[in-house]
Amino acid sequence: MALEAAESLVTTEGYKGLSTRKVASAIGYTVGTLYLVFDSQEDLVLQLNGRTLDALYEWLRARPALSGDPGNNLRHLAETYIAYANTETARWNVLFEYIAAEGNDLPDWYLAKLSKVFGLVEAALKPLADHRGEQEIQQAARVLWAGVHGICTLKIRHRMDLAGGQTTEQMAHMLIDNFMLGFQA
Amino acid sequence: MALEAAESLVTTEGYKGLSTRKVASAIGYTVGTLYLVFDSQEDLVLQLNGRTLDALYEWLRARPALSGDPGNNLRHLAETYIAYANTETARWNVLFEYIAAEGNDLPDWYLAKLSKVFGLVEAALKPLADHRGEQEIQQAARVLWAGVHGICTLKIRHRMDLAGGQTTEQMAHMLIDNFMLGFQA
DNA sequence: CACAATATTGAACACTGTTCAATATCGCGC
DNA sequence: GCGCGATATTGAACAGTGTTCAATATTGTG
Repeated sequence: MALEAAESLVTTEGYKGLSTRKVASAIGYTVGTLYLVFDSQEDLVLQLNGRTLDALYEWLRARPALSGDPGNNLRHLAETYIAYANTETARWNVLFEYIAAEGNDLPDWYLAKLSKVFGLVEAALKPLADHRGEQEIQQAARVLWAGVHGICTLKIRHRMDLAGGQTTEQMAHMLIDNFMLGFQA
Repeated sequence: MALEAAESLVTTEGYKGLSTRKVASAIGYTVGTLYLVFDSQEDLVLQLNGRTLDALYEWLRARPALSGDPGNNLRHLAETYIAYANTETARWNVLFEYIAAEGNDLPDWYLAKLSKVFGLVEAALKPLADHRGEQEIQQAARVLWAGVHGICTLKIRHRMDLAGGQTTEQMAHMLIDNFMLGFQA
């Protein structure tokens, strides 16, 4: 209940509109009760992000590329990722605004959800380089996707509102195409 | 004075430790006075980020690559960028945590500072593809650097604490090398 | 019905951003 | 030195925030 309420709060009021009191009252409880379920607001946000990662995974999985060409698959995956960020911007933002207090690593179940998403990229990248080792493909997938993510982040946060700018999709295509060429070589 | 105080506040207490009252009292004033100088906390953060962008530019400029090889230059630039993020983590974080209220675009002077930083990447990328147009080099520089930035972000925010992970520098090298290969082709 | 185990409350504490009437300080002409 | 207008500065007030915890309410069971 609390997490559902938190989700709609974030989507309607933005990530700054999230507060423990609002979440509590949205489900007919008081703040005190919320603190019996969650250790802190950080804990609530972490669990909310867990759900968002699940939703993102399902979003990507539900929109597979039609063609079998690896290049097309990767570009389509990037477009689908960008579309999610553009559609669920507030929730997607919370995903990366949450910064664990230093030394406070992310829990394993969270990293597992992250791995699952990266797995989709690995699968799309694999047919492109059968000659490479499993580990190298995994590393390449993470590097490439971190790159696509970076483009998406800077675009959504308006750090790319510069003269002569391309669309997010065009930038992602450029990154993927050039990276693929190099990775295949 | 206020911006200097804000800087040291962020570096000592982290980005969450920044508050208008703390900044004001750090320079011997009250909150009210601070609001005669800055429109809002958002305004203060934006100006703080402007200084950080200047500092980042100087940091990169003060550490030029020794070799003339474009590949080395780009890798060195990435390493220097990563080093800044690791050294001034809190300040660097504020740079991207600040999200302008929707419709509220970043001011031109801020975008100009961003362009200046991107210019360093363009300069490093240029000798690699003289046959390409000016605009294409600019676009490639932005795409590549957004990618390096994405790697850096996910690393610092612990989104890459997965099994079989590489260092930030290794990931950046992988991205740059493969992108370069594709871009040269 | 009683009693122990849960569940829930709401007030309290120490913060936060922001505003604005009231006050203090300053520079300058006389 | 004095007065006065222009700045500069204050600090209390408002509405919110995360978090805690003694006090209360509700529940299931013997």
